[in-house]
Amino acid sequence: MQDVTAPGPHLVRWVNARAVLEVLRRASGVLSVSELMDHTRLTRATVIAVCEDLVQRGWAEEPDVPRGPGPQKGRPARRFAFRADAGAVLGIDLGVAKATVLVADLRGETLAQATSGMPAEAEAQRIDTIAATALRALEACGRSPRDVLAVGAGMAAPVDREGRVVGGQAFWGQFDFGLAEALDERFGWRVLLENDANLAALAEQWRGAARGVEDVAVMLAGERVGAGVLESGRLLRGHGGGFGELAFLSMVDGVGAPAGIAQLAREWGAEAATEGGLGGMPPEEVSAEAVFAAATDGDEAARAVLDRIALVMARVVAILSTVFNPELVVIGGAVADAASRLLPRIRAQLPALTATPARVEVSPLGGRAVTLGAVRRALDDVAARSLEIDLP
Amino acid sequence: MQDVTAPGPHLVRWVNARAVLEVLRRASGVLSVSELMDHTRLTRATVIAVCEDLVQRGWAEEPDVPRGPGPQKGRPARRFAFRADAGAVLGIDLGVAKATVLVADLRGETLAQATSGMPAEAEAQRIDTIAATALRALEACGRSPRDVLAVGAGMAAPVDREGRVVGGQAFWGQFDFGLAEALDERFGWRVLLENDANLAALAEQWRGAARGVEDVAVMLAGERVGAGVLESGRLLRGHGGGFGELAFLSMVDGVGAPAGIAQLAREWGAEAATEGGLGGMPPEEVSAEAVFAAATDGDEAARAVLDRIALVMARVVAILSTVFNPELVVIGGAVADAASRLLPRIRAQLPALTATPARVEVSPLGGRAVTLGAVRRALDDVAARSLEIDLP
DNA sequence: CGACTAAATTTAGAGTCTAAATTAGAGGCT
DNA sequence: AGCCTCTAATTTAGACTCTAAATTTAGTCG
Repeated sequence: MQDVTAPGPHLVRWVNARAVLEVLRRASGVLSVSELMDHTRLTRATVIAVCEDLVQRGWAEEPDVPRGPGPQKGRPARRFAFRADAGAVLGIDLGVAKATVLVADLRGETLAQATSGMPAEAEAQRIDTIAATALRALEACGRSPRDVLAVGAGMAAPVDREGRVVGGQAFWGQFDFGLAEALDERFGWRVLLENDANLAALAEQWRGAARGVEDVAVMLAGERVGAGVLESGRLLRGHGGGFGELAFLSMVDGVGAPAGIAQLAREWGAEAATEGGLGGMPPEEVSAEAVFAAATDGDEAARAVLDRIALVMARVVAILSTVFNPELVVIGGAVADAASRLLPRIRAQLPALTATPARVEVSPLGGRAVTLGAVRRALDDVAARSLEIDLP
Repeated sequence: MQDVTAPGPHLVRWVNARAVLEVLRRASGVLSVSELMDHTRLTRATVIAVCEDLVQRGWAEEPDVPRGPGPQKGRPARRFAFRADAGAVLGIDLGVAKATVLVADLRGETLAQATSGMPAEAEAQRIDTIAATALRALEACGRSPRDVLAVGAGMAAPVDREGRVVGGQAFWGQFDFGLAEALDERFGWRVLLENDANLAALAEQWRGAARGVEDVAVMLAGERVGAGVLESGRLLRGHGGGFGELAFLSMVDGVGAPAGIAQLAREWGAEAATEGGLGGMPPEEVSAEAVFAAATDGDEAARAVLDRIALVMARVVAILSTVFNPELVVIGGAVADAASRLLPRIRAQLPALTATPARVEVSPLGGRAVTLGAVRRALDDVAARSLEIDLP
């Protein structure tokens, strides 16, 4: 039998402060006390008390009357605003060959960005590179490392709910190079490690194709295929962070290995080239972009390759539709624009492949999905801890 | 921007009452006020006030001093207990050919059970049969229909979060025969419709193989194969209630249609019989039980059938392991004892089929999983609404 | 019968909220 | 200038809730 937490007399204040802060956070600008009252169902007295609390703690500010234009009636309203600049968060995309760091304010607006190539060698050096990149980005927007309230970081490996890279297999071990501990030690940063497809899902829900959708599967389909799944708006991770892995596709059907769009385009494009298609391009030089370009120019062989890819993707989308029964499947990753050309064909195939076809969209976020999702993850963490955080 | 709810001054009391009630509910018997204080971190004064509230409302009782044996020091403690008999819940398994109704008290102890064959014809008649069965079960334990605080009901169809059977396809339409509305109208019962595999998952988590496990996939593998998935202890439903559907297996690999263990045993058993196996049994007479019995007797052909079935099940378990990454996969359904004979073979196959093999167990609940899960579902609903319910 | 003990009850005090009454600031009108 | 109107801020009174400390109570034990 487990204990149930119990509240002190401050619980009510805590709840109300949270509610007010949440309303302020979501509002784009200043809100008058009366507006706050409408949104929270609290009394004026309470709202004012809470707001003054929040100002005290640094979460809100009361801008000095830059009042709206035109004539106004009545006593001027006190107005409060969320201090989006009270701190900052970092979103990091830990790619295989490079790392990208995004700095955002507490409303999620991007302040700066920095990218570095990643040496594949020593771990210590990788960490140094990432730290340096983060510092560069912070400097670019005039923020101090002490402003950072949370850091989201995404990598192409399963990560469990505690942020551990769970390499049962030794293969994943290389991904766990102690980044979280290192950044905590150096800067005192709270680092939230996450699978990249999961972050992409958060990003789509936040600012992408899945706004307002509660049940969605996001498929990163660039080089490898991986999926992030939201159910009832919640991210699913599974016991070891492997929720949404599609590796089983490799032992299934004609799908082959869980290869992404880019990889398939290269592979099958090269095949087509050896057989004389693609304008006789040398097979070794075939790139994904080249195949798509050729298809646009009307090359028959290239179009055939696209058809094959579309069928594969349709099958993957069908499986996602069936197993997770989402309202929407988003195709994302670095190849989003290519994917949008496959979209009509995928949609056409889908009803034949599943009894519960989801809506299918292509991500409007392109390659930014993972960093944005990392920012979102960090912001969620900050929001959840707001009233426990001592602002710098 | 959405409103955030705000509390009145009663919030604290509400939270505390909830906490105390929860502790009482989980305790097996009486608890002294001091014990309650330990578990809730509340003051004695508060605990007593809350308990008297709860007694007033009918949720708790203060039994008159059937004090423990042996010598005791100090003033006798006031002791309170959850009133498990303050109401009742119903758990219904709506099978294709029969309906089973379970009556349970508010702690989930079974009070009575009744089963009826189901006429496949008119819907009105089906509802009558179910209602009659429920009344029979209630009568058997001396409960009135007015005692019923919630009804859980499971059927082999996708059901969304609002309890609607979502037949995009006409096929599912037949499952939605207005049971919830009818029972509400006749008895004022709150009916919670749910997919049967989902209920099985709840049952396993409650009293089955998945106690204490947060991430689990439960596979009903009797006639058809369906799965219920819990992630972080929460049931996953998806947009239309179809989460965990495995229909895609039909277009995959050598798995064939999503047939269950019993169906495969009959089918392949009959094949084996035509080829002279199974001691020359007439193919039409081959039943699943016969195949299993023959295998136990050492029949080679029957054993071969079992091997084939084990391989199929191993593949399904592997896919569940990969996609949902649970800590545990439970094989349930009416064929649980048969499944336990397949278990070693399934476990042996698994590591070769997935990178994230889950633990595999066979359900100890047998055919009772769905009704038990339905009871659990109803109890959860009651627990969530406790303080809003007016007890009869 | 009194001492001991654990628990119940009482009392005092501090937060929090709402609701109603009062006061404050700005503009408009005569 | 003086008064009116309007909206919002502030003040005041009252009601809950909780905790903590002091006091009383109901048993057991010697």
